[in-house]
Amino acid sequence: MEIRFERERSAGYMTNWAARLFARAIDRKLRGTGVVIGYLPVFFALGNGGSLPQKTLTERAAVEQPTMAATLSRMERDGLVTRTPDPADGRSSLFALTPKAMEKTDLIRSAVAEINGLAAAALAPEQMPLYLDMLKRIVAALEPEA
Amino acid sequence: MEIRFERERSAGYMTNWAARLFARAIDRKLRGTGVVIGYLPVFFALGNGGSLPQKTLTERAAVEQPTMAATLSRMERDGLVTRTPDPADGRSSLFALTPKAMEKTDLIRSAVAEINGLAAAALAPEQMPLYLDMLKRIVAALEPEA
DNA sequence: TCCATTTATATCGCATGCTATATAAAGCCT
DNA sequence: AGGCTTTATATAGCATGCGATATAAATGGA
Repeated sequence: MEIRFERERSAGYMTNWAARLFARAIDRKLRGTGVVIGYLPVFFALGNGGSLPQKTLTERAAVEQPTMAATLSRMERDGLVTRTPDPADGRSSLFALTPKAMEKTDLIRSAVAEINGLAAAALAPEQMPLYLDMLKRIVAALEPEA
Repeated sequence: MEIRFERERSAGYMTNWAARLFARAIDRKLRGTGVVIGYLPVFFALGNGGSLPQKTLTERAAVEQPTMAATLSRMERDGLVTRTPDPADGRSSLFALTPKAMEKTDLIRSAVAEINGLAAAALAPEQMPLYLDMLKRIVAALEPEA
């Protein structure tokens, strides 16, 4: 039960550790821009200028519904998204990035590229696709439906 | 900026996704036992029956100091650890698992083994060491000191 | 010895994520 | 049409994690 033994051999522990470091690195990179890591999936989903219901954003981000609801509330508070009633469905709201948010997309893109680049450089050349494939398999195996 | 494009190619995104699924799977497995995922590093560090200062637990868990302080407070509240003043250093507290906590170590061990096993089964045979090695490299590359 | 610095914890404020549950609109079936 | 079920969102409550800052004890040097 020694941690020195355990942690470097536990896929769950190491994955969590790496994930926190990714998040911290991105957050540091974006500090002062008004963008935080939880906003990124929304930026990626709406960055083409389109408009999507909360439901779709939830699926794209692969988070639970209340998580996305809270994220969108913060983004709305920060003036980054607008919420419009869906004319075709009274239950649903459509979200779009504001011009203020659109101005930040380049910044985000380069921050993400830089940090992912750091990770890629830590692997052997050409190993990143393998890493991503392994993650995809693990995600599929651990998804609640599975 | 399409997410369908982006997310499966972003190491940060996929790592975060897998990490959340690991955490959820463990939490489900341990539901009703009074043990939650944040407690695991403490269980692993103290599961041999020893006693360690908060500082050491923080390092073993690889979290920031306030995070470990909060985790230990919750564990203390739940009757899982005891806090003893360090006789050798008035600033420091020593933590140990309670008997109640010691009874849960087998449960935890098997939950962790099962979920890590699910992940291992999703990879090609013998690929888990490679996965762990990649994570180790990424962690080293993204650690703030680096 | 005394003071400045370092170190170990504590605390505040906040973001991110989850589960459980409530509410309101839409759909469907009789 | 009316009522039951499903679906989209909201809200409450909590855990986990971070950065910034405060406090108290230990340490090291003049």
